Amino acid sequence: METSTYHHGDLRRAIIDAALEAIRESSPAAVSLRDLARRAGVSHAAPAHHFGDKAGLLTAVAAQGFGLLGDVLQKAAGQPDGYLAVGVAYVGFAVEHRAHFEVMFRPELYHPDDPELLEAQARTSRMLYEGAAPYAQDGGTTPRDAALAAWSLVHGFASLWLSGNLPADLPADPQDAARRVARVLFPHKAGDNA
Amino acid sequence: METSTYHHGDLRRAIIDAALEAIRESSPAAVSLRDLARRAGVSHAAPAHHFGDKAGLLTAVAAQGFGLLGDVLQKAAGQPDGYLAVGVAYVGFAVEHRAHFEVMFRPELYHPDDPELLEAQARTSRMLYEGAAPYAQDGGTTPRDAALAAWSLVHGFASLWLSGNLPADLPADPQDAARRVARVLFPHKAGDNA
DNA sequence: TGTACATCAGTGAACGCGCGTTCACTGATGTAC
DNA sequence: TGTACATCAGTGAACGCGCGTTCACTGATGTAC
Repeated sequence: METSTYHHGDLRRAIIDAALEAIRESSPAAVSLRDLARRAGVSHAAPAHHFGDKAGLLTAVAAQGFGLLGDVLQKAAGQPDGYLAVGVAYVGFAVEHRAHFEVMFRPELYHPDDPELLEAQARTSRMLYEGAAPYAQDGGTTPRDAALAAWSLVHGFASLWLSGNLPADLPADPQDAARRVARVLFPHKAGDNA
Repeated sequence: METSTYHHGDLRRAIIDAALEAIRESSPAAVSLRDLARRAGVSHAAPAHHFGDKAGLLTAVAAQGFGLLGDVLQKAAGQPDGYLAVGVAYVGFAVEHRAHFEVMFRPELYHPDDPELLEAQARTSRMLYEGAAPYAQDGGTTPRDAALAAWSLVHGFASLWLSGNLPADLPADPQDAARRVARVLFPHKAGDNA
């Protein structure tokens, strides 16, 4: 498997992957650089070579995460169901990429001024705000209120799902469960009626 | 201030308070029993006397938190604005009792089968489910869908607010901001129109 | 009012552990000539 | 095709630190008589 070269070749990626695995097993706060080195099969001081410190590593994780989330939302926005699909996709991302998700929304864990990170974040925000306008008409709420409501709802649902605080008898697929719940906020425009 | 008695008198409470302070300063995961002992002015082994270990301590924090949240929601439910007030109060609780909130929804940090905790949790859940029914009529959503949507929305809003991920130009008072956003889900029944 | 004793809250020394960081190093790779 | 050299990724020994846990202890409190 591991040809015994001195240089690893792709250590940066290997350490990020090890970090994602470690976060899945416990939590971002519990990750140690020494442990990641062990998982990646390198000496304990190697990770600092690439990331400086833990915050640097988690910055890379967060940036990767926002990039992925942007991709996922963009793909969803192209679907017929539009904005509802974006919300559902948000939940899907959180569940499928739990480790990323758990880092992304804890800025105290990373360097929030990293340029690559900021760009990925901005793209994600744009996706969330763009589709909301049509839902804002009734009762004097602005498009931004609608976007924040949608974001809050899917973010909260994802958080509660991940932490195991939702009832056990929901649909097994979190995206199905999220769709039901998101429809309370955005009642269907087309057909279906239950 | 501290009369130099050998027995502290109220060390249990003092340690919980120290824990809340420490959590506010960093995060639940970063709390150490030795640090709490230092803050409370007792020897490093004293906290274990009362809580066994860190999970035991955080169980007490979570139970206290769910108790407080139950009180807050119950008070809000009695107000004219009903369920909307409950949602807004949820956000108010999260912001005012950030330390509790950050522990309560991370069951991996504590003993989730603690009886006192379970009771306080159940009471809180009841408050969230009770007022939702009237909002569930249109479009084939159940009362439970409505309750989950409301819970998700206010939980997500609170989480995003606490983590500093919301735009900076929202109303300074989180409850005012939350009310605007929650109204997208539950359009007014009475007067007001902007 | 006084003594004896049980209880238990809190002490403090000791341990082993995993951590981050430093630093002189070594080995692989690529480029210049 | 061959040699010299710069670069830099990764090594490994060493350090000091804060942690949780153990354990024999000490001092305060309350109750029995």
